[in-house]
Amino acid sequence: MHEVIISEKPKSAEKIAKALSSKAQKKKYARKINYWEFEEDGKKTTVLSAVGHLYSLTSASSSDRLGFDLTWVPAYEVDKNSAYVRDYVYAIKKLSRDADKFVHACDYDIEGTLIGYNALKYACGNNAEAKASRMKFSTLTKKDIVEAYNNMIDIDPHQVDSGIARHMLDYYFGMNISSALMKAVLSSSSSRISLSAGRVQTPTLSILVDREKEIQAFVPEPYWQIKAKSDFDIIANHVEDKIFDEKRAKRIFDECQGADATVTNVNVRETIRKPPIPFNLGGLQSEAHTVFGFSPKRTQVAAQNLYVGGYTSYPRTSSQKLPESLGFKEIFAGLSKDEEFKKHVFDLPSKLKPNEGKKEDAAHPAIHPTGALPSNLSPDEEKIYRLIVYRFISVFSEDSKLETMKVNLNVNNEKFIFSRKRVSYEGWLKHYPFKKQEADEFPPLKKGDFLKIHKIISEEKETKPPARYNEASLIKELEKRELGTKATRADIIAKLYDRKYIDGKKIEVKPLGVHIIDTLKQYCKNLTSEELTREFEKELDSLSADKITKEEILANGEKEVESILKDINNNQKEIGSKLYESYQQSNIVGDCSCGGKLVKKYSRRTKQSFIGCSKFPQCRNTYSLPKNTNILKSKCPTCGLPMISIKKKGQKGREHVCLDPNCGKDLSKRRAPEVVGKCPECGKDLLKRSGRYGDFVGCSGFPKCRFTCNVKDLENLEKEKTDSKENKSKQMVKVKSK
DNA sequence: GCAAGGTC
Repeated sequence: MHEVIISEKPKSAEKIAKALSSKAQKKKYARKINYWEFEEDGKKTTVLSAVGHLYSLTSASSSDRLGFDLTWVPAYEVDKNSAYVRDYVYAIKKLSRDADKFVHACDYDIEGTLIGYNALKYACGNNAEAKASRMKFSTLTKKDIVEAYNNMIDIDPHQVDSGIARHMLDYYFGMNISSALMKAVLSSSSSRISLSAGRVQTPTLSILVDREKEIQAFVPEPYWQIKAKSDFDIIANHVEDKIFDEKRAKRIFDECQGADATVTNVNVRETIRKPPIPFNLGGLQSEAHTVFGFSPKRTQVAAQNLYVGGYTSYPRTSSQKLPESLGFKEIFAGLSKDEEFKKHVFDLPSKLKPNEGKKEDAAHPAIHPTGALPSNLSPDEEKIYRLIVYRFISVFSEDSKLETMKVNLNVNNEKFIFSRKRVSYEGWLKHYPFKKQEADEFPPLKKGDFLKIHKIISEEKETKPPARYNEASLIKELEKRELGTKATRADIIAKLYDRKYIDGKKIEVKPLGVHIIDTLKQYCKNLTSEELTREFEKELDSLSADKITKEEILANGEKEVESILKDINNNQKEIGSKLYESYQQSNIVGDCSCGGKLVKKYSRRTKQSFIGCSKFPQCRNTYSLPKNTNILKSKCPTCGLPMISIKKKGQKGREHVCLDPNCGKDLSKRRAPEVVGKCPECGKDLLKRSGRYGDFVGCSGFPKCRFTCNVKDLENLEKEKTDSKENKSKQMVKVKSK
């Protein structure tokens, strides 16, 4: 008897094996893939692991329904980033060959069910998915695992179908509409640009576009703030704070001139600041963004590496809870082997009780150190590790106390106020070096005191538009709207940057991003809001309730997408040209001498970016952009072209130069080229110019008139004027411009 | 090449 248990990831395989038998032995397939094995009462049990989804959807190419006829293939066949999946698939194939019982032990949710189902169906084969039993657990504790093993159920076919339908629908909408948009651009401009749309990325972009439009529509309103300066560095604000009535502001300002203040009230109170709560992935990403300026993606990569190294726990969790079963004492004992951590651990209360947050996660606790001390971390990993450790320590420590002083002043019957803050008891702040501590000085004031006013200031300000999102605040917004998942949100945002829809740390939407949303709002409004996600959820719920079948859902989806595609294709040229125009707009770096715009372009042939003119092919003006070049916002004082920042070989730092490498080199010739005759083709002035291969004669009507000749030929040309007209063209030399 | 979802 041989039983094969399949788990979702290697870490769960280990926990399951150890929970089921103390004899479980760690083994290796192909010297790298871990699995566990034990034998009891003549029954051999092998615990194998997937690594998330092993199979991926792809279009069955033989079909004429290209974007709808989909099949599951091993992920590594269609995605080179999934190469690591191969060995896991092979291990499952090989080690389950002689199995006569299969157990599906992936996470108990829709994706987990599908991961295990596909592994059984395609890697184990022989209808293993039909024969398998299902373990249902919510945590990977020994108790839960044993209980799930002793009470196995059948695989829920609704869960499987929901999973398959979700994958297929996302493919239908995402892949087909993305490719329709790219085709539209190709048809109108013969340019290939990467465009995409999807159930999650498009609503995300739409949130940013809405904010962008709010900001652009914002009309700032002037207001005044009146302030009084006094001893002890006091700057007190008039109680009305923002005064929108200019006359009123002026009156207060005038009335306070020359007057001094009396202290009408002093209020000092102490408030308690509870320790912070443990990190879940979103919390860690947000804090690393504030403290280090890391993008969520960068934080996620570092946290994943720390997890794989065994130094911190599983990062893709939404939990803000730390169950006692983690063994706090052991973790702290481990951390104490580090001298620096030891000082902080030593200071903790003897009773270890974490300050937890509200959010839970069925599969994992909050992010915490394991107690194993790392070595050879990258700088990013080191920072994230320390952040996790100090957060973990401070979660267990004492409250801190903050003292606030509020002082009211009377200046000629106008009321002013100021406040000061200082930490009066450090508590957990002592163990969390990433938070700035307030340390204002409290001036020695009491009610009735007299205060000399040195100066009254009236500051004119403007109301500000709503703030732009940054990556961390956008992730929070996505969490709130339940768009994407904790594992994918950072990737989704990175994708929007990749497509050049958005830009900057304070996220700005580029014209292309705005236009994608405008276009999609017109042709498939559902895709631009959370609507589609909600629609999917509803349908998948009905599927579970047996009110609709998977086939019906897919047929509906196909019909909807087909109709969208038809609309897009009917307006292909218009959609394409508008998108391409906005794409170019996003890449404008300056003005071309021909009246067109200079645009950043990419050459597929040389695999390099360069600057070209938007009026290509009429204007063939180009500038090269060596690798590692940044285009700056400033303009060259000599010629007005954009400045660029380049890195010179063997030199430290960067140099700011004009985009035109010849700029300023020969100013006299550049500014006032010598007129040497009249153009025989259009009659305009002929100018003596200097080019890459020496001097030549060109028409001042360039680029409309492309007449050029050698300086020598100019003499012949003059002579020829008197000659017969028929011979003219023979003696001229046309030089093809580059 | 285009999605979103798992995961090393």
